[in-house]
Amino acid sequence: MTRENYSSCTINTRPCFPFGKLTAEEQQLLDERTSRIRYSRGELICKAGSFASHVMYVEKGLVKVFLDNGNDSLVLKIIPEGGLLGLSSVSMETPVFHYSAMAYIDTEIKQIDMSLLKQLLKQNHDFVMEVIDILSTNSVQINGRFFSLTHKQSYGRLADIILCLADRVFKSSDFELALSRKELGELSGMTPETVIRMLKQFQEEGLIRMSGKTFTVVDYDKLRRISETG
Amino acid sequence: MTRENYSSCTINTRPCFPFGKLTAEEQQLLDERTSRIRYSRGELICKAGSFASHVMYVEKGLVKVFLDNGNDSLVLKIIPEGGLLGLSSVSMETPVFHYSAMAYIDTEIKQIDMSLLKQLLKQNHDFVMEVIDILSTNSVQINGRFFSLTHKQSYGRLADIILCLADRVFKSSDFELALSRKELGELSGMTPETVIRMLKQFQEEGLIRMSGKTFTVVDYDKLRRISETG
DNA sequence: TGAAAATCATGATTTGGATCAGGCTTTATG
DNA sequence: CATAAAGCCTGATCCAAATCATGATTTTCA
Repeated sequence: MTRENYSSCTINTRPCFPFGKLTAEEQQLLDERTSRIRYSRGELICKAGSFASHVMYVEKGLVKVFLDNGNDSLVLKIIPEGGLLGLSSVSMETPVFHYSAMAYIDTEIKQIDMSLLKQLLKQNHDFVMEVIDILSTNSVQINGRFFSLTHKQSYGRLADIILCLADRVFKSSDFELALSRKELGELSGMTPETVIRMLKQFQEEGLIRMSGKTFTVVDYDKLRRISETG
Repeated sequence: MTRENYSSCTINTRPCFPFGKLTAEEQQLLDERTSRIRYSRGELICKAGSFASHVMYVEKGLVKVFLDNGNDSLVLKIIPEGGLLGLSSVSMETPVFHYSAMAYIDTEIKQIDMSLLKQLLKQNHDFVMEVIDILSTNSVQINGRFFSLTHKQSYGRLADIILCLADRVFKSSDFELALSRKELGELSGMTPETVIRMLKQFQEEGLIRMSGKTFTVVDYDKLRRISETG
């Protein structure tokens, strides 16, 4: 039996552009009713509970999707270029966002009218199945993260995140990390102090190299093993 | 600002019978293609990764939905009578279950053919929206649980579960608990020993009363406060 | 460009719960 | 019905990671 390795990785690899399923006509309609907005690092894109008049498509940038209760915050997922935000509100009569979202770096958003989306769901069945699939894959992803954050210890969770950043976000073993230690801590469910200590140790053990904001993954295999053993 | 109290409660209050949206004709078709199965306490109903030929409707009983990696197990949600199991696989070309499920108590399942379900999604738009809504509410629920299990301490998590059992599962402040301490521990993310100690303390503080398998919630308000303050 | 704020880093201390070990009680089962 | 197995309970010990405290460094922006 192979052992499932649930990861606290936050990024869905599934390409997430359901609009390919639309007819040319529908796509044009969509374009006409779409507007673009730019957010700069740290800006709030949407707030849990607020009215979701639009679904957001991330054209460029990196977005953090999270819950918070005033004291603590839980990052549910991060959305890179090509991801959607707010889709899970489409079935509500009065759609409100189920989570908050913030720009990690400067970000460009395409706002897609929610009522148009609903209409498209009515008339295009392929589009429907695509949306259902996005919602499902999304849950699966978050559930995996759920498992990781509750059952692995910090060592493994941090390894998860580093692998996730290298493999899925920056797609290179070598990248400039825009995130602070605090933000890394939020992602891996620990305090900034612990992040710092563990990163240092990873470096001493030759798993990664850091200098300033530049990160390099040196030993993928060992990192993976740490991710697996928790 | 009101403070959101995410709960590790595992039960969705949303009524979850999407088949009400079907026409009489469609319902009949569904009935013809449906079979019933009984599971007894502890039996595995489905296994993560196995082929999902059917969606399961829980007619009677109580089901645990969980992930496990061979060592640890994470309860995602519990499904009472009237809940669905495996719906999130409906969009997959070759549907497989995304999680495992087990009967907490003797349980009756109605198996609904997956391909028929897909066909119904094609022809009935109200049904589609219902399915999307079930998937979304479900995520919201699990995300709340995610927050609670990662950010509250055991005190609050156990309070959550007790309230959940009273309010949503047994719908009474007084109930026979079929679950073992170990199972309660899985639900609230702690060891059986800790569950026992905390239950004892709850009892000493007059929040609950226990005798054998009978549980009584005595002080709702205090329990809620504990749930809120973590 | 210079002061305030945020971030990074490190050490010392504390702590919530896990783990371990043992005995007692209820429930299965040959 | 006996005995094994599972579940319940309590106490002692341990440990991962949070918290607290304090500087050094970098970033921000008035």
